[in-house]
Amino acid sequence: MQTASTDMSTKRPAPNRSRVTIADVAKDLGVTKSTVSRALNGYPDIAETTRLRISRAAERLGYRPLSHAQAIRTGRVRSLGLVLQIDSEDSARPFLANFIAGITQAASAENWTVTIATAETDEGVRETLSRLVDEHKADGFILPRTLRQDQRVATLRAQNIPFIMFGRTDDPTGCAWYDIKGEDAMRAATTRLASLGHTRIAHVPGGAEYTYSKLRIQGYREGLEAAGIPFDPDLIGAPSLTRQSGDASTRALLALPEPPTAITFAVDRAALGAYRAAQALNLRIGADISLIAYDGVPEGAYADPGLTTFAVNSRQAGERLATLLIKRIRGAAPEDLRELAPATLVERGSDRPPRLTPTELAQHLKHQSTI
Amino acid sequence: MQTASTDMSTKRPAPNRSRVTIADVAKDLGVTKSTVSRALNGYPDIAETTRLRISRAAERLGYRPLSHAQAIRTGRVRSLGLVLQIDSEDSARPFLANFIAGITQAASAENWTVTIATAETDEGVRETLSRLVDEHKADGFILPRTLRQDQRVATLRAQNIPFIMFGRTDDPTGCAWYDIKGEDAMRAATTRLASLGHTRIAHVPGGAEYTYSKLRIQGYREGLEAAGIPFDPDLIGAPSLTRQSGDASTRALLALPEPPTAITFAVDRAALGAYRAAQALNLRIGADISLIAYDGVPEGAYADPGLTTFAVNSRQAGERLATLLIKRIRGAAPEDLRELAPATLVERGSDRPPRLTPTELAQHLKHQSTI
DNA sequence: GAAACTTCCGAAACCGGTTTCGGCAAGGGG
DNA sequence: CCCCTTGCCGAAACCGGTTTCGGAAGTTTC
Repeated sequence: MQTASTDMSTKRPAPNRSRVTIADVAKDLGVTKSTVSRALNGYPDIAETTRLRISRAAERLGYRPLSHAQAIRTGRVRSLGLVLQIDSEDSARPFLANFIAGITQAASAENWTVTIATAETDEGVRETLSRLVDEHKADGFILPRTLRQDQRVATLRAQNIPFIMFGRTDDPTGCAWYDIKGEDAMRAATTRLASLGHTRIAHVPGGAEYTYSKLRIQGYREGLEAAGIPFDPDLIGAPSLTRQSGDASTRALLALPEPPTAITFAVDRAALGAYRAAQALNLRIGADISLIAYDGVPEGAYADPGLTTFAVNSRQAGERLATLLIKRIRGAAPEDLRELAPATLVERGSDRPPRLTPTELAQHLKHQSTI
Repeated sequence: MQTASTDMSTKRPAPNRSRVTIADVAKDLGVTKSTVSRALNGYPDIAETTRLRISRAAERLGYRPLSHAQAIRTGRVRSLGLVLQIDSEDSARPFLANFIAGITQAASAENWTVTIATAETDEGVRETLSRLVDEHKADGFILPRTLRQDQRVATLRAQNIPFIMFGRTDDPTGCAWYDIKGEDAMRAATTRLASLGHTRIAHVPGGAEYTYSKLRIQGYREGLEAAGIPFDPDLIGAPSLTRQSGDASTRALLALPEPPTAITFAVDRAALGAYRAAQALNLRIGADISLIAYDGVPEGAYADPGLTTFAVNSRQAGERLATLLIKRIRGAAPEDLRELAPATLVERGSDRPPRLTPTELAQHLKHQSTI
C-alpha cells in the first residue's frame, strides 16, 4: 500500500492517484460500463434521456476517458505524428514555432494531441517514422517538405496509414495535401517585375528534389510568357537554399554577358545571399538589381532595403494540415482533402524599376571587376 | 531483414496482416504471455536461457509492444510532455527547432516519444497542461521559461506529477531543473567590459517575473563588485524582451546625466533594439557605446557590428532536460536532478574599449539632440 | 530421508476501456 | 390474442499487455 507522505525526496515513482474511471460513472448511475461507453460515444441504441443522464454524470464526476485505454480496443490513439528534419544548416527556422502552434491548436480543438520527433538525415526521418508507425504512436502523419518522389509517402501509402503532405508530389495517388501556391507567387513576381520595366528576369530555384521547385519554376515561366518575354535557360540560376549558395548563384547570373536586372528567388534565404553579392559588386538593391523572393522569413524585414517577398502563413498551414489529417483518419477520401492557399505579397524595397539596361549593367559590372 | 514468408515450419500460414502481439511470440515458443512479458521486462524469476530464447524470438518475429497497451496496466505511456507558449510577439524563435531536436533525440534514445502542445497565454498553458495531465498523455513534463513563482510548478507538484524545469524558481522544493548559468555570463560580461576600461556599465534586465532576470542582475552586480565599481540603481534599465523595448530602454539609459558607455543585456533581442537607438543617436556601437548580451540568436551575427553575446546551447538543453526528466519519472529524487551549464562567449564587435568618457558621451548626446 | 527453500514458469486476474450478443419489455400488425 | 419488430440495455468477451499467485520440480538443510 502506498501512503501519501509529504516527503518529496522519496524515490517513489508513481503518482497513482485514483482517477475517475468509466466504472465509477456506471456505478454512480446504476448502469453498466457498456451503457456508459455507448452513451458517450454516440451509439444509436441508447435512449436520449439515458444519454443525457450519463453525460451529465460524467461531467459532474470529471470523467475523462484515457485515450490509451481506448486505443487498445479501437486502435486509435487520437494523436497526430510529425517527424521533422532538423539539419545543421537551416535548423534556425523561425517558421517552426508558428507551424507547430497551428498544428497543435487544430489538434487540441478536436481533443487530439501531437507526437513530435526529429531526425537529422533523410534516412533518420524514415527510421523514426517507421518506429512511430510500428508502435502506433500516432494515427496519422503530417509530412512537411515533400519531395517529388518521397519515400515517406511510398512507405505510408504501402502500409495504408493516413497522412497528409505539406506540399505536393509527383504521383498524387492516395495523397491528401495542403500547399501554398508558390507557382502563382512566382508568376506574380515575374509579372510584377516585368511591369516595372524589367526585361531580363532570372530565377534562382530551390532544390530540384522538391516539388515546389518545379512548380515555382513553372510559375516563373508562365509569368515570362504573360509578359511576352522569351524564356532564356541561362537565366535559371543554380539551385540555392542558403545565403551562401544564393550569393554564389547571384554572382553567376550577374556574370552573364547579358545579366538580369531582376531576380526571383524560390526561397528568401537565397535572396538574402544576393544582398551580399550586391554589396561585393557595388550594386544597389532596388535600383541596379531588383529582387523578389518567397517565404516571408523575418530577416527579410531587417535587410536593407527590405526584401519584397511572398509570405507563407505557416500557422494557418499547420492548422489546416491537422484539420485535414484528422478528417483523413476518420475516413475521408484523400482526393477530397487537397487544399491550396495563396502566398501574400509583402512589398518592401527590393523591387523597383531598373536603373540600368542589362547592357549597362554588364558595363557597370565589368568596370567594377577591373577596379 | 525479416523473413516471415520463407519459413516453411510456421504453424500458421496466416497472412499475418495485423501486428505481432505478445501472444504470437508466446505461441511461437510454446510458453505463456506472462513468461514473455516478464522475460522482456527483466523480471528476476526468468531463467537466463529462457530470457535469451524469448528475446531472440521477439526480435525474429519483429515484436514491438504497444506502449499504450502497456500503459493501461503500468500507467506509463513512455512519453514526455511539452507545452510551449507561443505568443504573437516572439513567435519567431529560431532556438525552438534545436531545443525540440534535443528533447526528441534524448527521448528517442530511450524509446520514448514527445507529446507537444502550445498555447498563447499563461492561462492557456495551464489549461492545456491540465488536459494533458488529466488524460495522462505524458508521464512527465518539461517546463520552459520558468517564472519565479510558477503556477505550473505548483500544479504539478501538488498532483505529484514528475516535471523538470528549464530554468529555476523561487521555491525549489521538489523541483528538478536544468539551467544555464546566466548569472555567470552576466558577471563575466561585466568584468570583461570593466577590464576594457568601462566604468559606467548598465544592465537591461528581462521580465521581472522570470527567475533568470533576477539571477542575471545578480551576476551583473557581482561583476561590478569584482571590478570595484559601485552599483548605481539608475543603471538598471527598464525590463526589455523585444527590440522595441530594448531601443527605448537604451535611450533612457543614455539620457542619464552620466550615461553608461557600456550596457549588458539579459536578452539579445533587447540588445538588437539598442542598435536602432544608437543609429538614431548617431553613436557607433563598439566605440561610443559597447554592448554585451545573452542568448545567441542568429540575428546577432548579422548585425553590424556583430553582437557580442553569451550563447546558449539549446539543443543540449533539450537533450539534458529529456534525459533528466526520464530519470525523474523512473524514480530519481528531484534533488539529484539539478544541472547547470555555462553559456559560451561569442566574441563579435559590439564590445570595445570606450572611446569617450561618460561625461564626453553626455556632451556628444546633448550635441546630437540639439541638431 | 523428510522438511524447507529456491528456481522457474503457468494460470488467471487485472488494467480501462469498447464491442458483440442476446434478452426483456413495449409497440404494432394481423 | 399472438407474433414479430423495435428500442434499450445488461452480460460477457475482448483488446494487448502486466502482475499476482501458486505450484511443480530441483536443491539444500538437518
